[in-house]
Amino acid sequence: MANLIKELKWRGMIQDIMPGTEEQLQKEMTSAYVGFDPTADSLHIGSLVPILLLVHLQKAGHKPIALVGGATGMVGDPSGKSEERNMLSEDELNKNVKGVRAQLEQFLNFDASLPNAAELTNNYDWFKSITFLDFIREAGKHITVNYMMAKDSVKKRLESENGMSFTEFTYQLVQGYDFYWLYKNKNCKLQMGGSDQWGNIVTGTELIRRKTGGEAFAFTCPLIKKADGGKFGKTEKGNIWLDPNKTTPYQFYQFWLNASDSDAINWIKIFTFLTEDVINACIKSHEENPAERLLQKKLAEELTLFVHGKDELYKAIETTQKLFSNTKAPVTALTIEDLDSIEGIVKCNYDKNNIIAGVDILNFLTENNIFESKGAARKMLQNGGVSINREKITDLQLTIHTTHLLHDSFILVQVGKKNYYLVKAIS
RNA sequence: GGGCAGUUACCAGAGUGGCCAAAUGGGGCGGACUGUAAAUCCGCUGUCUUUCGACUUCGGUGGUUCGAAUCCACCACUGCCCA
Repeated sequence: MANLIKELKWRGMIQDIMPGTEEQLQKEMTSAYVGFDPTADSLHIGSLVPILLLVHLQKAGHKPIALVGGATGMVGDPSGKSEERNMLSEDELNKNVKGVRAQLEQFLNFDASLPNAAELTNNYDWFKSITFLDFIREAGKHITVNYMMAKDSVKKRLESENGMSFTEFTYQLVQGYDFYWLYKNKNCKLQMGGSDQWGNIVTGTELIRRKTGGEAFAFTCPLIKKADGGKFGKTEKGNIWLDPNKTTPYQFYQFWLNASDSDAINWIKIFTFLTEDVINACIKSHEENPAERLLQKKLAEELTLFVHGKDELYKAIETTQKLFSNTKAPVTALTIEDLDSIEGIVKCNYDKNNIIAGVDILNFLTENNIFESKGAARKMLQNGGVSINREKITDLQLTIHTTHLLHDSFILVQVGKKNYYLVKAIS
């Protein structure tokens, strides 16, 4: 049996680990679970690490269980939150559970003929029938409030201005009960998760110990941070989602391609399945010629492939090449096929008659929803942030007319360096 | 139940009758430099607007005033202390 812990350690994917975990994993095929919060109808790249933990686990011959928190989602995890969370409606929650489930299914092998086939569960299934009294007698009795209050997530909130509701306070107990339930019913002996989950996870192992006398294990992975301290997975447009309808494969690919050098060195280990030798070679060659951005490209390729598949990866690379490979070349180098087949960037249709008649730049930009208002468009133009067909526009009076059309039908608009819009003139 | 302190823009935090759309820092966005990097430097950052300007904002509601983030009253919430 492959040594999972050793593998994860060199990748920098282990933050906390309970004693005995490695021995347990070496001893026998072990079932392990990770919980996913249905806070949205898609997972985002923040969830990628826990997903990868499950994938690594399965590769090492163990049995992964992905748990969707239909019940815990109704409570709200206080970990890492400075304020009470808004409760989601049940409708929303159901929709989210469905979306998250579907995504998880694509990353793990559910082939029932495998001894370590992956499994998908929803903790709502067992929580729905437990009454409040049952719960406080069965779970609550075994854990002291003192113990619960000592957790960082709780302590911080008790010290904060906003306080904490009883609901969120009980969260760790609810999650702990999940682990106990899986331990008892599915022989699940290991829980994994982000390091912010450590407190909740330990409550689970404690509950298992007190209720059954049995031993359960756990480890967590570090939360991903950027080297500059910024939030991981956020861009000006918000979260990077796994759902291609929310974040196009091109945007997804671009996100990784834009990783800084120091981030790329860490991330390549965490987010790809490349072997240690290959990665070391890549890092070495990257350091010799960082401008080549070999690591970023590898990262982007491996991940886009993993999440969106081969076809979408190729399209993303193609679009990237069209837009960035020779930014100094005149746009006319782009053929009509090139323009027509660009995928993943924002496209808009615009009435060709307006262009024939001539339209001033401010109206053009706002009518295509590239900017919300003329004021915003003007500011950006004054800052030199807008290019049309790769030419920087500084003239606020500029009129767009047919001479701006590429191949008689397209206008390529850039806001900043990286935000492309393709306007198609429709008659 | 009693006493005290507080609530300002995305966040932190100044401002305590007109010079306040509100200092400063962070964050975000844009520019220069580069490698679609980092660091650095510069600009923008309430909304709308061609400049002028107009409009909405400082927990809520009323009031005082020519004029209120700023003063008063009540309400809500939060923190600290005493019961």
